Amino acid sequence: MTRSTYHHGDLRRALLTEASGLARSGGPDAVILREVARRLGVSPAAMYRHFPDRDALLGEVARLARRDLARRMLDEVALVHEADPRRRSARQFKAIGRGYLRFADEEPNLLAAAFLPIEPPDDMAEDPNPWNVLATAIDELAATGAMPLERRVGAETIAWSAIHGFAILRAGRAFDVSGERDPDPEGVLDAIARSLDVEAS
Amino acid sequence: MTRSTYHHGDLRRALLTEASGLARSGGPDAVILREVARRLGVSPAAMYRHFPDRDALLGEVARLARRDLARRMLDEVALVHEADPRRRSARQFKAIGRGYLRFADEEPNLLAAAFLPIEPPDDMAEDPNPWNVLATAIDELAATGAMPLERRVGAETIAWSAIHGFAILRAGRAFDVSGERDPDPEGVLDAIARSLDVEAS
DNA sequence: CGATGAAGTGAACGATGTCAACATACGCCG
DNA sequence: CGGCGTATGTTGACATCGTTCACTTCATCG
Repeated sequence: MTRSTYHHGDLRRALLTEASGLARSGGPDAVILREVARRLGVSPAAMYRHFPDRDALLGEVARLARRDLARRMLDEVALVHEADPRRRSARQFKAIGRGYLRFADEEPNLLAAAFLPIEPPDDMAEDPNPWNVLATAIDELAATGAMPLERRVGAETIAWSAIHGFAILRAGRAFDVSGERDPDPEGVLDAIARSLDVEAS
Repeated sequence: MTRSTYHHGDLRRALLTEASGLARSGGPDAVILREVARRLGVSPAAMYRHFPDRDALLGEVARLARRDLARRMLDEVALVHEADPRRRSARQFKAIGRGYLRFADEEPNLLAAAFLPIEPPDDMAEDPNPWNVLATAIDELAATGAMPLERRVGAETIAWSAIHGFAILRAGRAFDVSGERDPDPEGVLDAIARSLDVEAS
């Protein structure tokens, strides 16, 4: 990497990668600037040539995490095989939720990093973007008639809130001792579909 | 307070109050031990006679915040006047959600502090406890027949996830630039009721 | 070339959480 | 009432962190 050249070559990307690694294994608070620099064999101050401050770095980490989440959702969608358009759109919709929950299970710390209240994702132009993935699926639901049109407005908000809340609370072990037995993810997905009057698939 | 007596008298409570104040105005990260001590005119190390470390203090702050949240929910429930039991239970159920969202609007930082993934709320014996408040309301829904019995299992999880997710995302301004117009809280409450097949009120 | 600016360094500053050794005063027991 | 143990605070220190500033290094291009 740094092969004894004074300049690093592609430090910005390296910083981002290393920071994401730390976030992945220890959550946002584990993103220690000095640790990132240490691992790259670079001085702590070097980072300031590429990011204004720590929050900016965290913001980029969040962006990457959101991209990964969106990809995970799309992975799950790709598994759906179904000829009938209505049923397909309904099953894809639930697949999206499933992908979200899988991601939350596999990378709880990244999920936490993805939605830090640091910077609202002002530009939604990230590669695959969770919101857009969901919106597209819902459009499809409406188009195929699997969901009544009068449910279309605000549908993303409702679906997103429910999945996100479940994923976050679950990652925070909030259900562990809430007196409730281990909640069933598929049941939650069904409930979300029901809340939008999506026909059973 | 500190009336020039070497001993403080009730430092533990004072620490907690001050820490909650900081959390209220700046979120969990704003709870700086040295700042708390400073405001109480006490040495930074004094706190360690009452809490093992910062996380323990934050844990107590979270507990208090959850208690406040539960109270806010109950406040809203108290506003419901309705003779017919079925309709009443349904309206109370929605009132709980409304209270949750109002709390999120009024005290977004406390909400963030309330559900830190620091310590699972191991004992649910907090005074009024959000989970129990919700569970009670759902019991009532089932008892009055406003909700079909086959929806009873996991109902708290579903309702909680949806409200919490909405509140958190909204507090984090996640909806601001998501391409969606400002989401309507009542619409979300309706959707949650629908997801549990709660009859219209 | 030779200079100009981008990229990285080194040493410092102030702030933070935490700890060990010490000081004080409350309350209990004789 | 008098002494004493112990709960409670204090002092001063440490390691670490984010950030800044003055300084070097190096690649590029006129």
